Amino acid sequence: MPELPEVEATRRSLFERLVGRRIERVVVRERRLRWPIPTRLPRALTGRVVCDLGRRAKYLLVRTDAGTVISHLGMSGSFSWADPGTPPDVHDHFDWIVEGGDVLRYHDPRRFGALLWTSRPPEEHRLLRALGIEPLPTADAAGSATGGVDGEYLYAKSRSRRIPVRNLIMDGRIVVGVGNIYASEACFQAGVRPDRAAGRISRARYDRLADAIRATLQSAIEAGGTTLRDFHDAGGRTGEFRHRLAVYGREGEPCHRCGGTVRRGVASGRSYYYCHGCQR
DNA sequence: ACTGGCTCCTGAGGGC
DNA sequence: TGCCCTCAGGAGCCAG
Repeated sequence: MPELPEVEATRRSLFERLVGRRIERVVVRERRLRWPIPTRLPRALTGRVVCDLGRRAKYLLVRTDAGTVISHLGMSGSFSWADPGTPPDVHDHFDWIVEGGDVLRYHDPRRFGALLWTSRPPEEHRLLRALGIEPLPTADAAGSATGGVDGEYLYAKSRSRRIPVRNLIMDGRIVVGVGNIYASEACFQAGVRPDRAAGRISRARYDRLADAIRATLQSAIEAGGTTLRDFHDAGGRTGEFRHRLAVYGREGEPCHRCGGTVRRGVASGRSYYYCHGCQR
């Protein structure tokens, strides 16, 4: 489920209540996530103070004074604050009891999420090492915005690639954070057909696509993400970007721009949506 | 090196 | 009501 905006919504909703606090106890009810929760994690995390809560791609990075928890929400993961004593749901796989008694609870029916521990710099972890660039500019040491995806970069990465452009922008080794929803949305906003071969798209059109990726993700973050079914942030708030989706999930409905019919295609086993009239 | 396909897992929704 | 099928926001891994 969660793409970058949903992970960012989760990060922001957790930040104030988690950073600066000590983890008093860790309860693991189900270790079998995407990878088993390391047996050493509870002991490593217990007693540690959370010093920062960051994000790289769709990974949440819970930094402590002794190491970092690397967490991924997979397709169906979410965090929420529970009142102490609230009985867990079947799919509530672990709790962190924070000093003062707050319970941070992880829920994940499909168990595609992950909870890992590293005592080394997390960017050196094998899951993060080979990741592509962040799509949105980030603040540098001096506080000014730097980086983010641009047309020049996508154009260079796409030369001689025959995959659909949608798959290119969803490839985390190139640019991270763009999932199935926002890939369709960004292609629509840029007027690019998602199934067009990545290597046959001009530099000018990649400029538009990069702009569309940044704009789409940014406004989705501002809307708290997209809730299709059950996503919510740690404060229980759903993402309102669903009401702003131009094409995703709208097969057969009219295009808001040209009035044509939104179509659905399938590539790599997953649906994408586009307007035949607006996208070339 | 690229590419597409499979895989993990539960639950919701549609057709009959 | 129930049963069976398809599909769902990710992404690592593998064979060709």
